[in-house]
Amino acid sequence: MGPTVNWAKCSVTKTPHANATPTPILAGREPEHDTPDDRPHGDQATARSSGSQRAAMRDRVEASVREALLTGRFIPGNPVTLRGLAADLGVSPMPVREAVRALAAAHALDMRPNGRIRVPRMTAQRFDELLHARILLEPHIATMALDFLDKPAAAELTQIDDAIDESLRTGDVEGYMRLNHAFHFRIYRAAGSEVVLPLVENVWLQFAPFMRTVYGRVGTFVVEDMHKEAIAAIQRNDRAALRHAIECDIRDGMGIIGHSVLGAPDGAA
Amino acid sequence: MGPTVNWAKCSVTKTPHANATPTPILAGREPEHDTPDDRPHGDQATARSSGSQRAAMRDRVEASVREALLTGRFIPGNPVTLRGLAADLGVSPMPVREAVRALAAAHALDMRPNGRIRVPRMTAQRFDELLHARILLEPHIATMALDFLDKPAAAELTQIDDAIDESLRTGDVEGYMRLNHAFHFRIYRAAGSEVVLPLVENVWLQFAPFMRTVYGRVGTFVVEDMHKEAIAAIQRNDRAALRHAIECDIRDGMGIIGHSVLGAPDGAA
DNA sequence: GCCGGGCAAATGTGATCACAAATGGCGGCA
DNA sequence: TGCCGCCATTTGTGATCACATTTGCCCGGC
Repeated sequence: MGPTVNWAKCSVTKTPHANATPTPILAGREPEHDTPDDRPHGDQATARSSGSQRAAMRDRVEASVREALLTGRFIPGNPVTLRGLAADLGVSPMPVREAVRALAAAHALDMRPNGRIRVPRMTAQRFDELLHARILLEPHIATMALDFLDKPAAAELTQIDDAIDESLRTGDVEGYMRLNHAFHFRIYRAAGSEVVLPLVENVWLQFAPFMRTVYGRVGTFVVEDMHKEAIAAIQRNDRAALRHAIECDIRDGMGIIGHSVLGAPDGAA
Repeated sequence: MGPTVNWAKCSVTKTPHANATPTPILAGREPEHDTPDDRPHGDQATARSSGSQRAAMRDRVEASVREALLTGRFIPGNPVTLRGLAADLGVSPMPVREAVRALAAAHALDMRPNGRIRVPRMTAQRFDELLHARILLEPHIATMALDFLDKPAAAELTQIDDAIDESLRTGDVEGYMRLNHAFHFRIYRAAGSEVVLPLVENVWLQFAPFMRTVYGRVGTFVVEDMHKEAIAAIQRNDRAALRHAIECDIRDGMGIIGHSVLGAPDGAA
């Protein structure tokens, strides 16, 4: 697929290079469109390409940034600029401003007192809290979802988990992050929750960039998840087992790795 | 104090009337400023009155809307318009747009598919979920906070609770809502949490408008809180008692009233 | 009297401009 | 050679404009 944006260092300079990052941010878009002058004043018709409904562009921008955060394409501590993001996405800074504002409200981005925006850094205390919040929320919503998870759902989860194993074998960190998110939220979404699910999403948006840096440092081969136990619990319709599997998955996946890194003298990363 | 804005029905029409709502939204502001033409093009210096730092106006707007939501000055189902809010607050629609966007990201406001914005309606399912989320999060953060709550804090809480009793006696619903929020968050804020506290804030932003309508319908004299038990638990440094008091306060305060109203045939309000 | 079409007003959205603050680099001075 | 102050650039923010869509209302026809 075509060249695209390196989100890890993106938006700090308007680098015109097309580097090795393989994943397009905005589906079906031509990223290296170096003629922004073809949008003279009010020509948002070019941007509203797929003829969808209202507010498509802003939501596309927000979805792109959310996915970039969840897959770890934003590095904690890196600056994020409205104009840079807008240039990368081929839109004016306006929809980016709103999307960033929405993410910042969820503490997924950090609007610093000097006005600049950056990907939040992780601290030991914040990591502890995120861990506790996950343990509080996710076993709860998983048990809520159990009633709606049937055999086809379990098959879907098995399929995702196989892909996770594959991405772990090949060392595809970004793919692992996306698939791990897909696995958990395939379960959680089944709960049909309008309240708890967004809370869980917020927590994920906050810890995902940090987890990516952890995986980049220690590698993905250390990942030991409880996905197969969770699938088995779903197949047996075993509430306690599912709750236990989710909680252990969170503890094993985040707890040891996170603390080992945050305990290092280089501290917040 | 001066005339101000009726947030309950605000922004649906640019009503120039100064009605009976007693609370100013933006402290130290002249609400009925009918000459917006004194801000010709880029004169944001007049708005940046108190000479504070960057992004003051947008944060003031968001804080105003948040407080209005928490005290129930927004009625569920009512429309909210950018231009209306902007006119009420004396600013251009731009900072309102961002503030509303941030609140909408937290599901505190509802951006409907047709583009319009309104205060979210309550449903039985959503109420159940909000109740569960509160019971999940608030006892947790309260016990986290217990270590930081000393005798002066307990005295502060007693003072707030006395004011709550007073507002219940006089039937001041808005004052009760504000004081009840102050009571709970005086406890929760002590936990020093950067993650769970915003989650709790989000949940409160979602259920507060509905609770206001409940109180407006059934009156505040039915309120039976567990504040005194919570204060006693803090004074005895009794974790289990504090956790139990908070959970019962949530259940008693929301559960019965909410379900009785939502169970009524008029349904979602 | 009721319903439907059509027009005016309202509303959110994206783009662009102007501006203040902050950043970063460059040169001069000790 | 090292440090400090100044200036160009960057960056977020608010305002305003243009526009698509939707809403609401009025009027004419049945």
